[in-house]
Amino acid sequence: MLPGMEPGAQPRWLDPDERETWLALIKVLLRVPATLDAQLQRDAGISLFEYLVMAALSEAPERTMRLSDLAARAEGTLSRLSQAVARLEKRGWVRRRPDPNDGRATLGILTDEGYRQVAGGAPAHVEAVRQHVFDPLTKAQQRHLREIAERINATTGPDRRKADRF
Amino acid sequence: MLPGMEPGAQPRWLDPDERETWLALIKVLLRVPATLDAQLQRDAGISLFEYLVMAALSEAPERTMRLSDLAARAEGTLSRLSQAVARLEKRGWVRRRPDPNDGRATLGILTDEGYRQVAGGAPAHVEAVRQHVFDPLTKAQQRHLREIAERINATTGPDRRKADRF
DNA sequence: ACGTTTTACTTGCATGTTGAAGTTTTTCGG
DNA sequence: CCGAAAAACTTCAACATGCAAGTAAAACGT
Repeated sequence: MLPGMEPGAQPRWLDPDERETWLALIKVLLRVPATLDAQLQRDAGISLFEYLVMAALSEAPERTMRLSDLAARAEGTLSRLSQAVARLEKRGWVRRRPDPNDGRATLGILTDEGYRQVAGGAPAHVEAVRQHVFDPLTKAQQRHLREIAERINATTGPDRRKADRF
Repeated sequence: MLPGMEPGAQPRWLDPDERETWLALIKVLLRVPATLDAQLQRDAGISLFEYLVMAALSEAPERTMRLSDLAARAEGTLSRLSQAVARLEKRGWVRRRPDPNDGRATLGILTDEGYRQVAGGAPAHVEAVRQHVFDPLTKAQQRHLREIAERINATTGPDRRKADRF
């Protein structure tokens, strides 16, 4: 029972228009990340999540970031991040170092080899993003998309995440 | 290195506008499914994927579908679906039956109890969809969103799974 | 100053997912 | 028709993830 049918109930069902929108959106929501994941896995041997982590580091001052900031940036739990960093560390692309300013914190640092890895993989990734997201849209649609996404992000803010959250 | 910097390369980098759009979009792509997943897990004890499977069945004639069609509808691999159906079968919400018309195929059938489960969970799910997607948008934006999503789906079509390198 | 909370991770376990076989049934080319 | 290829699953082993605990260091309240 996808939202949008079944009368006789009090909840605000989706009307036919909203329903169509929702069906189209959920496809995007599930397909685009899967597509990018597949592309990265194939061309660079890493997951989208791992790419986001390294990409964030590559843009940070000193290519360094606190793990909790990294987790937020990559939209994942700290637990997930911790294990992702462990994997990247084994591959020699990231290393850990205790934060001198806060004994609780750990810093993740992108190594030179890690930087090369991201830099090497980025072009193909960008191309995939273009191909699957930007190219099919008009300039006006790209503008709309940005506004829509920002609006949604404003409400879907950092609420969820049961554990790792306190 | 998120798309949008580093000159001196031949690939078409994202310009600052595109970059902002992409950053906003990827947040949506990662957060919205996670949010809905959490909501369903919490309120109904099932994953988004399982919900999509049961929802698809609930709308099908005889509440019955071939597993491969189900997999396509829920945007997952057959392997994933097979195991999801196994779980739902254990809970008594779905049962399997060989397709009389094709000895290779298996049909998935939503039981009465399964139907009650979906019907019971749907209102809260719809409410979550509204809250996180539709409510923050104007009517015009909802219209745009639909067009955008349809456009993207048209290209990101079923190429998925497996390389297309040569 | 000191006990309590909060923050920042790490780790172990149960579970879910992927990818590569393996099985059975259909379909297709000749 | 017949043998080869494809389609529709199922299963198994690696691997990734979420959740619940556990540890350690700062912050906080009195």
